[in-house]
Amino acid sequence: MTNSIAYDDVLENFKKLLKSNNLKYTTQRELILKIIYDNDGHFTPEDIYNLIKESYPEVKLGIATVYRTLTLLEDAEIVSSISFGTQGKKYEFGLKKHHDHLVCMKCGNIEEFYDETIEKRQEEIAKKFNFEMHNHVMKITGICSVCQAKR
Amino acid sequence: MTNSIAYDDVLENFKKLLKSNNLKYTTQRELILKIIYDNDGHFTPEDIYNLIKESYPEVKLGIATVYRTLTLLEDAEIVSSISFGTQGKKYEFGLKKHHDHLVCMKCGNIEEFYDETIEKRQEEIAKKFNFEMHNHVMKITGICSVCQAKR
DNA sequence: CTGACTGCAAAATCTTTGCAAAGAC
DNA sequence: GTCTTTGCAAAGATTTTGCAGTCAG
Repeated sequence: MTNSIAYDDVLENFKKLLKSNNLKYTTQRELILKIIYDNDGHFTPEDIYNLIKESYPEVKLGIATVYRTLTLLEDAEIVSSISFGTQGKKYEFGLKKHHDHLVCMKCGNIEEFYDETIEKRQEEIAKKFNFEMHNHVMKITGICSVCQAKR
Repeated sequence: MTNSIAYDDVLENFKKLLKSNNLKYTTQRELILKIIYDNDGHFTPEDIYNLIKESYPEVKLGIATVYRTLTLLEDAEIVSSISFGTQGKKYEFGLKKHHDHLVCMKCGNIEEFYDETIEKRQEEIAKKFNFEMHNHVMKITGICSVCQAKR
């Protein structure tokens, strides 16, 4: 699933958001956003930390800042996360079209899909329960085609 | 959602499972299963630990045993879990009819639902991706009707 | 008896926090 | 300059592990 929004727009948006909340625009915050955008995938906070250390070794960065920034970005709905129990969370760029996940138990790879029927039903169900839906995640776990072939 | 399977059957099954894996039937293991069955809800390992301490103060029990047993029960698909990121997991009795969850962000309460349309679509999607589906979870987060009324 | 199970406490993970120094505006 | 942010290390929270004693079969 490719990002249809240009990075410049995302960045502009983020800067505005920071300004309007009296927050500062810093190199670290920009890089964290950029790495998630550029690599279009699903990353743990540590993944993101390592990617930045690797791609921008000149920048000072602590893991705490990654966590702090991810929280910030998630609150702003610029990134979204998917949870793996004790094994933490993975983050992805959140401004693409809503979608759900197929998670491989073997290789950990994540495929994305979007299904109109499911989306519609979710809304109907929430309505039926008089539940104010803010978000929804669907995760199918199993063995991906690649890992099946390996057996 | 009420348990349609009698506890005796569940226990019988569990005992067989233990035997066939060369594992021992212990008071702690039985109680953990029983508490989850009896209370029909969603519990953290600590909840379960406390419930047992309260209901059966005479039994010796450590939190580690609760974790170990829950892993055991989950592997055996007798209980299933739903993940809450950093805030850990909640476990529920897993031998009821498959269902999905509506999770309230305010009060943490969980409602269950089952939708045939969604179940069917999930299978179709897995098939389309040539993905061997082992499990699937769907979680709708938002504000439940009770909490909406409070505002 | 023998090997599995248990509680305890220590270790391991992942995440958050306190604080002094650095940086944005 | 002022106030926020940062990195670091320490603290937290949750879960796992090592081990000696205990218990089931």
